[in-house]
Amino acid sequence: MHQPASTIDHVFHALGDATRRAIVVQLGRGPASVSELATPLPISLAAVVQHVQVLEASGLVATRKQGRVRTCSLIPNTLLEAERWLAQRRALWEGRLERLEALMQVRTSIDHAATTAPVDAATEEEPA
Amino acid sequence: MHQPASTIDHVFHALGDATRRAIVVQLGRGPASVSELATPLPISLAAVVQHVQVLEASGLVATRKQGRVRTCSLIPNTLLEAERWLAQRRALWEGRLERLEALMQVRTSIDHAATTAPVDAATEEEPA
DNA sequence: ACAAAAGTCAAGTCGTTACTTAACTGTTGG
DNA sequence: CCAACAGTTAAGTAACGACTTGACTTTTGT
Repeated sequence: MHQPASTIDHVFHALGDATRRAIVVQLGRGPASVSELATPLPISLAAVVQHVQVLEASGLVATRKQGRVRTCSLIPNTLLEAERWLAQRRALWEGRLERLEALMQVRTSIDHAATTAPVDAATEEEPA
Repeated sequence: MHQPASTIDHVFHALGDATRRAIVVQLGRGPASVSELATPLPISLAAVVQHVQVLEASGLVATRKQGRVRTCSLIPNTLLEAERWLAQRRALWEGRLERLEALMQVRTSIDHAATTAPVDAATEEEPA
């Protein structure tokens, strides 16, 4: 699994780098030129340009060039997509938990009633 | 910026790999052993073990070993932390947008009233 | 017109990381 | 007891990714 695939792949790969996240943080405060982004960073301008390219390819930032200055800004919707990806995994897992806890409730309240009874909901092998 | 720093750094770095995300997806459906995680993947068991170690170090998954089988499960709270990081960037940005739009409203409704008036809110240099 | 500013592009270096194979440790069913 | 199972560890390889330097282009202020 060494090749990039979906958009979400690009997004998370882009966010996987600390410098790029620093750039995202900065852009959260508002649009900025490449040089402005570079100023607080301990790397060369050229390196920042490369990071911006990665961020742009991932759909996390948009850039527009006017004259000699390229202005970068966040695309919040892509942030949202990443959020949703995470939220979905979490929701699935927490859904499972809830079902398990519900099952525990039933088990402990009925308890001795039916030890061999088919309490088979939500353990393994979901239908789809 | 080549060294890992905060927890969030570990988390996003872990999520930056497609194979690891596939594992997270799988674990979203419920706990699984290392072998179970490995089955659908086109890589060796040893490689999967390494990925699991990265995920565990990042705080995204917890593992427990019973007998010879190590069972892995998601830690939803870490997912939530990552979600919040993204949500915060987005909120900041969208807050800016709202303020800008509000400003536009004012500008276009008042319009010619005071071209030289100090409408200086939310443009540059936030206090803290 | 010219120099500085703001990027861009192309190589090339170097550390990191994903992966493999192979040898090894514990565990479990028969 | 022993064979298969589940995983672990170590060492090595190959590719990737972050970064640098240097040469070049375009724009802008004076």
